[in-house]
Amino acid sequence: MKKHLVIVESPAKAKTIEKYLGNTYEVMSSFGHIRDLPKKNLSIDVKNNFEPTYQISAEKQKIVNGLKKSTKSAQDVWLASDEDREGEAIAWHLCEALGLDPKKTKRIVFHEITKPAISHAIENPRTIDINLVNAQQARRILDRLVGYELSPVLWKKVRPGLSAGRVQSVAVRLIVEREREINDFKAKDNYKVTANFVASNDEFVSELNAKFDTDENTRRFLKDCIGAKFTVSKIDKKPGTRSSGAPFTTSSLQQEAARRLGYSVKQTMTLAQRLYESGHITYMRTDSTLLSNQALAEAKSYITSKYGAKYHNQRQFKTKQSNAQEAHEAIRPTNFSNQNIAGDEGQNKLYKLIWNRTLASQMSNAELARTEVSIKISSRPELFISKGEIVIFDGFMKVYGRKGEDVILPELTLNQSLKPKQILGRQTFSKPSARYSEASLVRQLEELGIGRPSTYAPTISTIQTRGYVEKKDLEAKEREIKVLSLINEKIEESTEIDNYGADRAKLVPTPLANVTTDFLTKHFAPIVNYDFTAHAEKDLDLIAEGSEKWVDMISKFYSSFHKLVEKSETVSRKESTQTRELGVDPSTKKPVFARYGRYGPMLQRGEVTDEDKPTFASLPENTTLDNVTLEDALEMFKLPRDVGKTDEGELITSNIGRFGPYIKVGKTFVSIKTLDPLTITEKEANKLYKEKKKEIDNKYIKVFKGGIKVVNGPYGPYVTNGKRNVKVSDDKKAESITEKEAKELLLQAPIRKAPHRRKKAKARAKK
DNA sequence: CAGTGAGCGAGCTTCCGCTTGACTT
Repeated sequence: MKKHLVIVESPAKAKTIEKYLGNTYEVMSSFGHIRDLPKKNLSIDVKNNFEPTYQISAEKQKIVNGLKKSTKSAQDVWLASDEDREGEAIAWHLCEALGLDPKKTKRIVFHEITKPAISHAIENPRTIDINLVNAQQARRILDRLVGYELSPVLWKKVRPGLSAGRVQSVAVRLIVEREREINDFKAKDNYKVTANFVASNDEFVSELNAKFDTDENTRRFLKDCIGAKFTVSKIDKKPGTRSSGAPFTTSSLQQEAARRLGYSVKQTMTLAQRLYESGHITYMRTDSTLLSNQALAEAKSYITSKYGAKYHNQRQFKTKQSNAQEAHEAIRPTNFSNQNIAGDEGQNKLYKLIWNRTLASQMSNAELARTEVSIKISSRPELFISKGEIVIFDGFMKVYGRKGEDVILPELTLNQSLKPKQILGRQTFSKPSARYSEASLVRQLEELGIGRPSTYAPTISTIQTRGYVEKKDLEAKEREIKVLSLINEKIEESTEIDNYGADRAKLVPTPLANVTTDFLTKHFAPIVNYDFTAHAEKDLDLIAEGSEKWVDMISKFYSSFHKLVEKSETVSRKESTQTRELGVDPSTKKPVFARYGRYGPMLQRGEVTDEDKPTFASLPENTTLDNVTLEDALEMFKLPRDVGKTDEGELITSNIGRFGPYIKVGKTFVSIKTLDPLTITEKEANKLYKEKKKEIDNKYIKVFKGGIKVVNGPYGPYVTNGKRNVKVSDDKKAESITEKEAKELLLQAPIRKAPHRRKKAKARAKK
């Protein structure tokens, strides 16, 4: 008997759906898009109505062949890709590739993988919505035009191999601008005053409702407090509530997993993918906070039976993002009764987070009792305020959120008089905006409507691999703060060391990002504007409604965009590399420039047109192209410098290179991480050189004929012939390996494939 | 993991969004 063929996007989904549909249906998967614009060139005929040329990519050919075969033997075909722009396009591409008539082939959609949803879908087929397909084509073509016309401009004007795009260039811009904001930030200081009172043997803290701008004013306040009377002037008790957050979307899951578990967005997505494939959670790339009716009902029964009806509060959270497509449910457990799952530690932690969050979203608000006590000072108008908070009913906090650390104030009565044990006035500084983490950048992009759940993690990777952004731990800086204290009616002043600015895994822009962003914001402002995507989305909506033609939208965009591309050709290299003349070197009478070079920021002395070639030097540490001075630069031109001689009488020189400061003896380079090449002494240099020599002597455990070596590598000993590397197994002693054994090991070595080739191609490109 | 930076010109690079594995180090 011929079966009905249903095609979905995800193979994991296919398995589940097949179970629900029974054996008269065969469910197959397209593994996402099956056709796309070829990578090697633009593949858009801009002179012929932007006609795109699509191609089935090599890795999808097999899948398409399989689908074709099943199509031929099937009774009919049902296209069940996701209900969004991309899903509609996938359905249309499937028609094109499988030879189906888009006007006749059945198209079905479901937002959730539950039996009722699937039955409902099967009963209500429609045909492909070509307007929605065209909106996707417009999106695709727009992105290709921007990416493939803008990137080559950067190759010419900034550096080969760079990339620019509607999403990534804005992501980089956000990071560049945040860093500049932080650098320009001037911290303001003021004085925060706290008092420790004692009542019925309990000590509690109170904070003054005013801050002082100077230490003098703080001192005056403390002085006024000597001999003053402190009385409770107001006790305000009121109830409060706290409510749970919405179930997870991709973006909120990435943020919470980073905050609570310390995962990178990539780690989170890999773990979630495993959980999805093993059937523990629903789809992990979603922008919706909605739960299926089935999930709502299951949560209800689980919560009522486990915690009692009082804890249940059924709720559906509206998705806030305006561009959300809501093709899927929120990320939730597929079965609430699974509190734990079989899987590694990472999967378990992430699962638990999802389980807790989903359940909490269906639980009651927490109820709190809040108390605010005001304490009057007889000699001053300000008030000391103490706040207490007690959890009366924990509600959702039973499973999610901080376990409400109660702040309990002692029993106080109106007009009660209090004695301060101590009053402190502490200098505090205002803080600049925080640097972006991976997750907070995703949140910002989502807020701007830029990027999709499936691209957040790859975008974060791209901007790092292109060298625009680095993930860094930032060390704390120290500053002195003043502390004024009033104890036993005596005022004392002291200083404390305040460690500030320490931060983990934050995104920091490189000089390349600064140069590129400045270039793009100056010459391609419309593309890197924060609302470019939002405007484009409005047009895409019009196309999807059928009230605008996609070719009109693209053609309108392209005519203005392409003009910018043409105009950018006239931008001088001097401008695009941000060349700045620092002054003239008094000894050579040549001009000194700071600019962005082939390998990063650099200094140049003399012009290219000079008879003798210009000389180059690195930027001194802790300076940038914007703030480096002529004096700084002249110091750098003292390099390379003769440091002295080794014990064997060889010359030692010092310099700064691509990988930082180094000393050089013959052909041996030694990094000097903390020392300054301008001041390093002969003695220091010799010590480092000897250590390096020892390391080199230890590197080769054995050297055989024909270039075969046993090498002490960073991951343990390995055998190499220069082409292939084989790890020496742990049970073997590297020192005892014979030439014969080494040869045998090399024969077993795997041939390095694609990633290796790619690396080589990159290396070639650099040259 | 190697110590540059001009300019010449070969041939290369590049986008965003859907999906999974197969790569290593």
